[in-house]
Amino acid sequence: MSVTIHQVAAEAGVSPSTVSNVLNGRSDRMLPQTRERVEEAIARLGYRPNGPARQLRTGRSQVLGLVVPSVANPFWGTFARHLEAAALRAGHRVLLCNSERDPARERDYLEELWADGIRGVVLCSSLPSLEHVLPLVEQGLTLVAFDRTAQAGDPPSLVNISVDNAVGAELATRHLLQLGHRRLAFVSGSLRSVNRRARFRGFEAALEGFGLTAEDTVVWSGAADHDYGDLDFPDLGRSAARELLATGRPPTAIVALNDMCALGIIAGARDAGLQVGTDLSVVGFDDIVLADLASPPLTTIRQPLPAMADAAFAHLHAGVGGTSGTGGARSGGGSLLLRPELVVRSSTGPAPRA
Amino acid sequence: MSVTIHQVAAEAGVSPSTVSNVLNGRSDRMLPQTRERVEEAIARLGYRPNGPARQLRTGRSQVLGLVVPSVANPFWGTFARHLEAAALRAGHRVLLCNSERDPARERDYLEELWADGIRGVVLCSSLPSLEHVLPLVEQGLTLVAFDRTAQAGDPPSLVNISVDNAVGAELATRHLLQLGHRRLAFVSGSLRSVNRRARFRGFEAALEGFGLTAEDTVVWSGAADHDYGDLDFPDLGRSAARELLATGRPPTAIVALNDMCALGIIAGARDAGLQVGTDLSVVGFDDIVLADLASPPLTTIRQPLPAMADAAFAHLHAGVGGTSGTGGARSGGGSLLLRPELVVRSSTGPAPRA
DNA sequence: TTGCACCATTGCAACGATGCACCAAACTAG
DNA sequence: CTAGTTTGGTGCATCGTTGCAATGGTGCAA
Repeated sequence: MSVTIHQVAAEAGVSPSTVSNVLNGRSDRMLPQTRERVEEAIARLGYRPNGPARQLRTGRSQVLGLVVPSVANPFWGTFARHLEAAALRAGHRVLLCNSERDPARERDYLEELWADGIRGVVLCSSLPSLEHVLPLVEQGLTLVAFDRTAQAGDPPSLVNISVDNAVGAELATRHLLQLGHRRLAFVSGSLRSVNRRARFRGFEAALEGFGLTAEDTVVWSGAADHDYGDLDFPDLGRSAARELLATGRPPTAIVALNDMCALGIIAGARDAGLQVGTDLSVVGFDDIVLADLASPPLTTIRQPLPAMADAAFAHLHAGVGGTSGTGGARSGGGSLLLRPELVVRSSTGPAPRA
Repeated sequence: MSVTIHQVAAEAGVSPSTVSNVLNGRSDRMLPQTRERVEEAIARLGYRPNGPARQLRTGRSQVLGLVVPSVANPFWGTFARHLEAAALRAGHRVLLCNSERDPARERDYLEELWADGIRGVVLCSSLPSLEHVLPLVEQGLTLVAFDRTAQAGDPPSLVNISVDNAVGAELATRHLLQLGHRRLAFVSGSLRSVNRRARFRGFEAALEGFGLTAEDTVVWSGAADHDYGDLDFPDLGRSAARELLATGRPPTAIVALNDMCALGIIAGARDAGLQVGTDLSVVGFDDIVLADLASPPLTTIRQPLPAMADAAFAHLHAGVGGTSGTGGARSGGGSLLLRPELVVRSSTGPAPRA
C-alpha cells in the first residue's frame, strides 16, 4: 500500500541497506552523489519509513505515554499540551490516557503501552503507592511520576516531578494571614493523595508561624467515603462553601485544594449572597487558564507547567536512551521539586471586621 | 526482553501457530484442553503480544489519531476524553496531537500518523479546505472531520461531524431577541473557519426573523490580520467588550463565538463596571465545564459532546474495518449534524430600558 | 607482482506475530 | 479394506527495516 525502502532503493539504483544508511545518518560511509540520489528518490516517491517495522527491528519507539486523571480538567489539558510541545521538538509523539484516578486503569494502560513498545511514560498519579506498576518498571519501563513526591517504597529509578506543594500552600495561607484573616478553612477532598497531604502540611505550617491552633481553623474534606473525580472538584467546592458558610462561626478565608475547587467555592459563596474578595477570601492552586477570567479573578498559586513538562520529557528521554538493564537500575532516581509562585488577584482581600 | 509467542508455545508444549490461533479467537480449531494449556501458559508468563510486530504483519493498528487545535482549551480536552472513552470500549488507544490550527502541522502530524500505521484519524479543524491532507485520504486514510461541515471540494469518503452551528447561533440570538434586546453584537475572531461563518449565518437569520437589519447590529471580528490562537479567545472577548462598550451606541446583548470568548467578554464587562445579566447579556457556545461556574453562570449553546465522540469513533471504526481500496472510495461520506441545545443560566436577562 | 588496507556498497539474518498450505492420524462410507 | 473426509495441529514465508559481516574493487607499499 505504501512506499517501501525497496522501492526507494530500486528508484535510486542502490540497495535497501544504503537507503537505510542514509535514513540513519550514516551518510559519511558513502559517496556524496549516492546520498544525493537516494535523497532525491525519497523525495520523489514521498517515502516515509514504516514506524512499526522500524520499531520491531530496533526496539525503539518515537511515542511516549502520558497518563493523566482526565484531560477534561484544564490543568491536565494544559500540561498535556506542554509535554507534547517538548516531545515534538525531539520528534516524538504522545499517547494520551485518562486514568480517572483509578489504579487499575493506570496499570492496564501502562501494560498496554509497554506491549506497544513504549518505553517511557509520564504518570500523573498522586497515589502514595506505585506498587501496581512496579513490575513494569522492573522490566525496564522508564517512569516519570508527575504531581507526586518521592515515597519510601519507590523503585530506585523513579523520577518524581512536582511543585513544592507544602511551600505553595504555605504561601497561600500566609498571604491570607497577612491580610488579617484569623479564621481559616482548608477545603480538600479526601486526603489520600500525597500532594493533598503536603498542601495541608503547608497550611498548618503557616498557621503555626502565626501562633494559631487547630481551634481557629476548620478542615473540610468531603463526605468521608465518597471520592470525588477530577470533574467534581467544582461541586466539591460548592458543597464545601454551602456547609462552611452555614456554620455558626464561618471562616473569613478559604484555602482551596485547587483552582477548580476554588471556582466552585466562589460559586457557592455567590449562592449564599457573599461578595468574594471582601466578605470572603479564596485562594486557589494551579493557576489554570481560567483563573484570571473568574469573577472575581482568582488569587492562586502558580505551577510552572512549561518548565515541569520540559523536565519530565528530558528525564524520559535520558532514561529511555540510557542503559536498559533488566533490573531497571538506571541512575537518576529522585525528586525534582519546583518552586510555586503566589499570584495575587482579586479573590482575596483584607479580613472583614467582625 | 519481553516474553514472546515462542516462549509461550514452548511452555504450553505447542507450536507458535497454535498460540496465535488462541490469541486470534480461532480456538474452535483445537481441543478445549489444548486451548486451556495455552491460556494457562499465557497467564503464567504474563505474556502480551508485541504490538509493533502484530501491526507490521497485519497492517492493523489499535491506535487512532486525534488532532485538535489545543487540549489546553477545555472544550477540546473534554472531547478528547469522550473520544478516548469510546475508543477504550473497543480496545483502542488515542494518540493526541495539538495542531495549534496550523495547516502545516496538521499535515505533518497526519503524515507521521500514517507512517506509524495509524489508519484512522479524527481531525478537528474547521478550515474550509482539506486539500493539505487529501493525498493521505487517497492512499486510504480514514478521516473524520470534527467541528466542520461538508464542503464542495471534499473527498467523497470524508465524514464530517459537527453540531448544527447555524441552528445553535440562531437559538442563541432568538433567545436574546425574545428578551427584548434589539441592539446585538456578534463577537468572533476572523471568519475564516466554516463553523464561525455558519454561526454568523444563524445570527443573521434570527435577526431577519425579527425584521432587524445590519443597522441594528455590530460585528466584531478582531484586528483584521492578527489571528487568535485557541488560548487567546478570552483575550479576544475582553478586547471586544472593551471596544464595543466604549462606542456611542453600545449593544445590550452579545453573541460570543464560544464560551472561552464569552468568559472574556464577561471579564471585560466587569472591567467596565457593568453587571452582566442585567446591564449586558452574553450568550456563549459549547457549554464547557466551567460555564456554570462563571459569575454569573453562562447562558450558552450546548454541544452534545458524548454523542459526537461516539459517532466519530463509530465512523472511524467502520471506515478502517471496511474495504481499503487505493481510491479511498469507501461508502459513507457526508455529514452528521447534531442538534445543539440552549442552556439558559444567568448571563442573559431582559433588555435594559434606554 | 603480491599482500594488505581501505573504501563504498551489498547480502542476509534477524525482530515477533500471522495465517495459508500442508500433514498425519482418526474416522466414515461403500 | 481402501479411498475420501474430517479433525487438530504445525511449518514456513512474510510484513519493512536494520546493521553486522562480507563483497569486490582500487591504491599503495614492499
